[in-house]
Amino acid sequence: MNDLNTLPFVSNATAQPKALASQEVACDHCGMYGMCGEAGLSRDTQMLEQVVSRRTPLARHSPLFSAGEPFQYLYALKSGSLAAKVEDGKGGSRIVGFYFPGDLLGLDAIEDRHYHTTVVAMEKSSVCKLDYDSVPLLGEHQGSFYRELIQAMSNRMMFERWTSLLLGTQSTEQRVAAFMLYFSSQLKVRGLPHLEFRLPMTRRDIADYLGLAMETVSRALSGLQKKGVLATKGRSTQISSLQGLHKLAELTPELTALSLVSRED
Amino acid sequence: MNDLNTLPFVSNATAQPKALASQEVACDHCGMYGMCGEAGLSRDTQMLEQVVSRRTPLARHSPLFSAGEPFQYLYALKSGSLAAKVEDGKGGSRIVGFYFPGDLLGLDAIEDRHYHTTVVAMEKSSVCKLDYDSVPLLGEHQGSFYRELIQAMSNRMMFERWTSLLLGTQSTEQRVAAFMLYFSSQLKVRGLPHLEFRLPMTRRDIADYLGLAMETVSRALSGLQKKGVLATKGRSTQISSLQGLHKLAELTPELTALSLVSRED
DNA sequence: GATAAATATTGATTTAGATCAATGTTCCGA
DNA sequence: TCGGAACATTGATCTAAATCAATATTTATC
Repeated sequence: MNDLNTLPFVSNATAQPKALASQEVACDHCGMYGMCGEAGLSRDTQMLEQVVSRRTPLARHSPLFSAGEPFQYLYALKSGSLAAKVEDGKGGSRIVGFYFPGDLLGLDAIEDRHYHTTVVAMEKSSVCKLDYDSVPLLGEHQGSFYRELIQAMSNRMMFERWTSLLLGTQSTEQRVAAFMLYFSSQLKVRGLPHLEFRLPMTRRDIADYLGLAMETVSRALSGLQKKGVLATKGRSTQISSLQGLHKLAELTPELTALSLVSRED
Repeated sequence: MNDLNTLPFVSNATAQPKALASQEVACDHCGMYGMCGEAGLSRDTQMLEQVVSRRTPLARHSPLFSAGEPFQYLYALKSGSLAAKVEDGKGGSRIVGFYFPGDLLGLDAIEDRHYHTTVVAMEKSSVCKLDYDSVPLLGEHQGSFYRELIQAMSNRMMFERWTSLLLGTQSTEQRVAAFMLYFSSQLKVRGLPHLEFRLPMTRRDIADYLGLAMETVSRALSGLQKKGVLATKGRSTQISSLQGLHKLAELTPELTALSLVSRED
């Protein structure tokens, strides 16, 4: 009944790549590029160390910060993957964002001085952190850091707009197709295999992100499989037709561009 | 059949206040505060004029900028109200944000150097504009401007999160109730009557913002009226029970805070 | 102030997706 | 590698909201 077992990515399921967890994003592709020393920028190392601390490990399921905590640090994800959740008070939760290596976290907490989401690791991850109030210690360099931060925030706003359009206008199948394109593109821009991969998030996570029931996501994936654009077995995924996925997602040209390239490289 | 005619705000419907259009936001409540000269900050006027140009009028229905245009200016809304739309390609459109006096526009265009939405005036409005690339001309002042811009962007991200949670988790009645609370709070923080007002947007605008059909919004408003928490006749609106509206909106405590105070005053 | 056009309301019907429920599969720690 | 718990799939039913359709009201313009 299930011919998936003949597919290469299923036959050796135990040897699945844990791509995001196993390799770190290079500093020059990190949201804190410009802040950190290595990228050929000559900075006073001691000064820098007052601001950035590097590579804190984060175990699966453990929180980076929680909703309501006072804001102090911006974080950059170096490896692994994170999810930002908001509890709805009635046992359920909504995921308002997934984060992959190079992404910045905590941007929405700057103004209010409190975090608004609980961010947890979906797999073994590591982060660098930056003390936001110490940025002025960088003196003449602070301007260029602020400019880069503004760029990153602008980019994030654009992306969250994309999510919001998905929730407001697209059908279940369109949302799920768009989501797979989105995740695939996140892998691609990081130079990882993007047509055959393992999802770090559960069906429930996807459902909570797309504003759907878990069962509906499952059915949609089965539907996409029947249409021959992708195959899933649990979290193992193979995209067989990017073009077909795009057609089914029915994104506007502008949204398509966004879903393909969400970072500047 | 309709006892609304006995309500004060309906009996003299032609004399409705056009609150947002008729008064300008003061500069010290404007998103460009810190950029402009008046607020007691002494700045080189000539330098400033290279960066900010003031009070451009905008007629009803006319666009401030359109999706796809190259980005050059950030705008601050001085009076009136604007809507940011995205066309879905099939005749429909989604509204991704409403803007009221003091709000900044174009933040999501900085990174990409293109505007992503078409912003149109819902009523007679006026804006100031700022040439983003000229900010460095401000020399030593640029750092404080960037910091303020980051605050404004962080605040906006928080608010767009609110919208996104509304779309992802709330029912029709909850969305519409939350929307009315939102608009009311926007009036309140600007010192305008917030329990009896005229909506600048159509039912379709509200529907396109909340991801609902226009008819559904209309029915939801009738339902809220039947429950006695507000009364509407066309765009004239009277909120009779803020508390009742809050109960029906079923926002989490955190979301409630956001819907009540979306600016820092 | 009259008239046309735009906007809003209400009703009837359909449908996409939620919910309830049962079974099957994957995965992770011992 | 085993076994139990977490996760995923699939089916049946129900329901909220979309859609289709007709009418009423408001608003803008002459």
